[in-house]
Amino acid sequence: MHHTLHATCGPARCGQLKFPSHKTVETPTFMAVGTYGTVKGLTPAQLADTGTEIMLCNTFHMMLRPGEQIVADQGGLHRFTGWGQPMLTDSGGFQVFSLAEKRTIDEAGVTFASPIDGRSISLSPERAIQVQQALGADIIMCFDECLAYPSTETEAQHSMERSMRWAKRCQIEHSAHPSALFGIIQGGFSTPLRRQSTEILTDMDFPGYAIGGLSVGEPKPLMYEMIRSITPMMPEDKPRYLMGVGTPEDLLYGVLHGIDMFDCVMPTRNARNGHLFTSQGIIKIRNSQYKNDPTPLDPQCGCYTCTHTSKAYLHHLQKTKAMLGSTLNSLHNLSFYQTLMRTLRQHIQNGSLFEQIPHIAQRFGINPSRCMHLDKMHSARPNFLAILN
RNA sequence: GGAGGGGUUCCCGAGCGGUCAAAGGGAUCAGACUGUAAAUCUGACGGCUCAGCCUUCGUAGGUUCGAAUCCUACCCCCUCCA
Repeated sequence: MHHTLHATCGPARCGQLKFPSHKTVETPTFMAVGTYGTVKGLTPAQLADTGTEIMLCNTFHMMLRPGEQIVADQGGLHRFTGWGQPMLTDSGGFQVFSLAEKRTIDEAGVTFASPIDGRSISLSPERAIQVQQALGADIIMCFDECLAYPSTETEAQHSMERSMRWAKRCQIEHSAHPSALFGIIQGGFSTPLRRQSTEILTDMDFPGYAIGGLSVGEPKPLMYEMIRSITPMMPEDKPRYLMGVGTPEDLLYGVLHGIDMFDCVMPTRNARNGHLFTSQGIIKIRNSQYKNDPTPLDPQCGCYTCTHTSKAYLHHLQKTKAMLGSTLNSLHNLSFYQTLMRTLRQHIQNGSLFEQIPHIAQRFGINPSRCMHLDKMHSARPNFLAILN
């Protein structure tokens, strides 16, 4: 993987992720989450139609089912899933966090109870890398520990330091492999720890850097504060990946602070639950007010769902739990996210991002008061967007 | 015509003398969801002047301090035998 920057607009930047044997990914990019090797409800062709260029799978889940050896035997994730385009695997580090009650953790690694059959599963930095290599994604992630919120400074420090030691072990394990291994910045919600983590990883020289451990239940201003304090320290010539984030507003915020990559279950999971992102704001299509509404979900959206169906039909599909509802909803939400990303890229390229913020906010249903704030910030300091909220 | 079973809050369905405005589903209404244990989860769900009161368990009576639960009659439904 090779990363090239093409344009910047303040801290915001756009560029490309180039892969030896796959399509180039335009950044900033939103990666669709396909934990089990599928973005639920969508065929690879439909996924591509949403404008998605890179897909994420999860080491922990694929290791359990079908097992990395099977994926390897089937020619790796690209062939196995039929996606055939750039892929990233998460290391399983997040499961250390989300399966917290069912695991024990020590310096060697983590032992989980399998959510499938309860049997004991071990994951270590070395094992996480081996599994990811077998899965064969283009970008793989260090095995880290994602800290819960709230935590004490001491807990955050110990956890961060362990993640850094694990990052080194991952790097050593991965040394001879062609895929790109990204380091993950940790440090809870402590700015000094976050900065320290960034320095440690930068010294290790990874091909890309991720910010992990955010959006774990903390107040949004705190998450933004972390992004704001970390991004200026991250190497400019490497891709920056904000893990697990987020809402359209979060994406805008991240891009304005120089983030290149995002992933989040929100567009797909929420789609399945009938929670749709539109230019008019969030639409809960299950609500009775849409029962007899003939209008398209989002008149400003060009996706299949919005050009071929009505709110009344989507409401009906949701109420009857029809499979097609999940598909049409996911198609739309991902298209909506990708349209946002494309719009941001274009404005960065044109150098018009800041002046377009109110427009973008309006077009993508992002809280206008926050957008006004951004606009003011920009007018005051056109080239440095440091404070928000 | 004979024998048996049953009618419960929008629907299905538990309850079988008090702790029952009545379990559990479904439907309905609303909410949540941020590196997916999620096509999931949560709440509300007879009415009201709402820490109390009123009206509900086929209908009408009755027994009892007290009934959806027991008795009588009636009205419906289902199964089997003629």
